[in-house]
Amino acid sequence: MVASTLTEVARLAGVSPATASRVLNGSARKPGQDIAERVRKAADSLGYIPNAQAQGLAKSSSGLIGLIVHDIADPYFAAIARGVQEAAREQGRMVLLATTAGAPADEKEAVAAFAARRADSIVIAGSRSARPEDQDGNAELAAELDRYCRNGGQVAVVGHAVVGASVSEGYHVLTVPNEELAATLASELAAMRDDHFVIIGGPAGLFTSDDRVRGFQRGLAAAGLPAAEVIRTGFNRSGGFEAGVALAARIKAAHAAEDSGTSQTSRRICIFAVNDVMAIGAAAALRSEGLRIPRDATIAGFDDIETLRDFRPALSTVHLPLEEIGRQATRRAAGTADDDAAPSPVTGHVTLRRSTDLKLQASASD
Amino acid sequence: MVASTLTEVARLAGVSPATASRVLNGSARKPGQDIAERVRKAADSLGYIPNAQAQGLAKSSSGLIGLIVHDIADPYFAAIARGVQEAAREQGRMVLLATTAGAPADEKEAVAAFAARRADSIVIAGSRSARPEDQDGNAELAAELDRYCRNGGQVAVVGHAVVGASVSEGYHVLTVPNEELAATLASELAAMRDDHFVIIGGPAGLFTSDDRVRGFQRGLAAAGLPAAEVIRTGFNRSGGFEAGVALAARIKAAHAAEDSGTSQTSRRICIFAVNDVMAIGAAAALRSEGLRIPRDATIAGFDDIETLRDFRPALSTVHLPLEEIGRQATRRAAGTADDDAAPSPVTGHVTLRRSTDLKLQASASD
DNA sequence: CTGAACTGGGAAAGCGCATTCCCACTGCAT
DNA sequence: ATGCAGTGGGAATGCGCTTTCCCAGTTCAG
Repeated sequence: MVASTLTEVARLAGVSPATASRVLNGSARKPGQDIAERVRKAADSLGYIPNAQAQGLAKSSSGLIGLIVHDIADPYFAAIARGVQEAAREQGRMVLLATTAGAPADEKEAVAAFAARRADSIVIAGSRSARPEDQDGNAELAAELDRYCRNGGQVAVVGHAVVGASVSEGYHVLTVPNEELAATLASELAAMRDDHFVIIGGPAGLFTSDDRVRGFQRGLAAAGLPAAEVIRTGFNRSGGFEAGVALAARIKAAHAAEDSGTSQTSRRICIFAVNDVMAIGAAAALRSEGLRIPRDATIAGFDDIETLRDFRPALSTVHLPLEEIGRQATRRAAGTADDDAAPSPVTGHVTLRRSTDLKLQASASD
Repeated sequence: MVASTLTEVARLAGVSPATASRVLNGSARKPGQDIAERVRKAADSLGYIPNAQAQGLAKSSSGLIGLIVHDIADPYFAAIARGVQEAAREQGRMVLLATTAGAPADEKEAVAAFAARRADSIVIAGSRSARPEDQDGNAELAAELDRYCRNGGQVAVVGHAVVGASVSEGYHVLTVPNEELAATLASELAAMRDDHFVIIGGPAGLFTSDDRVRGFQRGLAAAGLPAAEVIRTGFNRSGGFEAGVALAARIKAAHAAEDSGTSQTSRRICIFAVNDVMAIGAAAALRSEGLRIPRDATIAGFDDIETLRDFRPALSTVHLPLEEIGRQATRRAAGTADDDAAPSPVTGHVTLRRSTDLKLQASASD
């Protein structure tokens, strides 16, 4: 990568590099009209492109913003990434992407890489983990983030603070009311039915998952219902699918018992998967086992990812403004958000659709 | 962003910066054991992180790879991005993301920004356009790319070469056999039916779209069928939806005519949408108009995006190894692909699913 | 008409690192 | 003992740019 330099432009224009710099790269001092024009023409004819690395070195700021996601092809992260990208463009920055599959150790590497590139700010989008096997990784990640912040970096993390991170300057947490929303979802679902609730959760220790599970249970309790059974599985589609297979077997067994009169209660199952991709996986599993939603079981997810728009049966879920979350996080980390003192919180809302429609279930069950 | 520097580390270790550099950042010369250890310990205790900008300046290479997509939240691009990310990691580089909505002018900006950052290589994933309104933008983009390549940059573009780009050193095109595959799809679809074919294409001038349309027509011709009507619309879900609404009206009219005996022919419609998201949009439109697939119309898409996995009815499409395409493009641009001379071409395959199932259509039509 | 307060341009010192020389030293053959 | 290649470390230079500092030329108040 060679290219014409500022010095060359200056020479061609017959001015000093200092002047050329001033006219080409927005300085406080504005050189005279004639000179400016001459420089600009010289730059043009040489096809001059400022070397951002050198600029960064000199100004010690890079115009880069680092984004950490589990998987960029996951609709949840893709939506957030879109928001981040948008906000970055507003700020005239570029986004550096790192995918980590949620492993704190990898996230630490990513933060270090961002720090090496002197990224102005970092947005961490993946769910935080408190699992024992992630303990060391978390500690390292926290240390790395701490160092980054001490050096003047800005960090915004979506959802929960990184485990063990000290609340230093420049560390922002974009809280997502996972628990409250899950509770609301539970009470809305519980209000009109006496279903047997089952939760498909991620591995214990994943904050996002745990919060949603806890919230859902709380909502059930508030409705006077017993706590739901929780199936722990992978925090992704295949995790949901596996759980779905298991549940399908159970449902079919119950049907059989019902038919033969063995069973006394014939309550149906309402499944809550802690995120949409898991819900989709579970729904796919039920379908592949010949079961129908909402006839044989109802199901709800969380996030309201864009994919849901064309998923059938229409999935009940909790809508989260993912793109806005990405934007907010990015703005927060840039100090652009004037409301950093009293940040406008993320709000979502329960969205009931066909997959939990009681009437359909009832009529179909006759 | 301040941080401890190599000089500080060197001083603490009691060696020269040169030596410190040699031990910390893989040089050809390896300092002695004892000294190396001392330096490493000093670096550790200071939490030293090399300044990649300075390194880049000194070595004139950045370890960055630029990725240009239309929209990172589109499953098609998200999948490619995943592949790019993966390959980048293999190369020990980071990926810089730019989204452009397909506008050549924006793409030019992105290339310039990548060039400014001295990205080692650039991957362009979006469809190329030859629309009249994009002419100027294309020219600028081509010029920018050309300059970038002349300066030693590597460019890989997926699908078609950028309009007007001169075949300079470092310019790679990852050809996707859109036309051939579309032709194959057409002949497979045509083989067993006498449907009336309709193509939902993107705006005229979008290469990807045009190629697929052309290929499909060729396939029909080869099967002895007349050319299909082409509906031009947006190259995205909503474009597909609009076209779907129009087609639904037509189908319903045909049904009505059929019922009243007005019509002599009762051929059904087989829709080919030039990409999956358009197909999904069209399918959604049909459904919202009360029509069923494949009963009232059959439909096929292109790309086999991951979303399709859980879309019902299962959509016939042409499978493209999107992730692999991203990887390949990235490797090609890195010169890692030893097969750059004779690049292993991208291959896809027709995947017929329920949405074009004749038997279902026939039985349902009785 | 003189001195002060500006104005606008250039010289030069880094920013943090890699790398080319250069030099002192060792070990070995002559 | 002398010379020579080989080894391992440091001094210095430069990557391309920003920014302070300095200086000559102006303008205006007194």
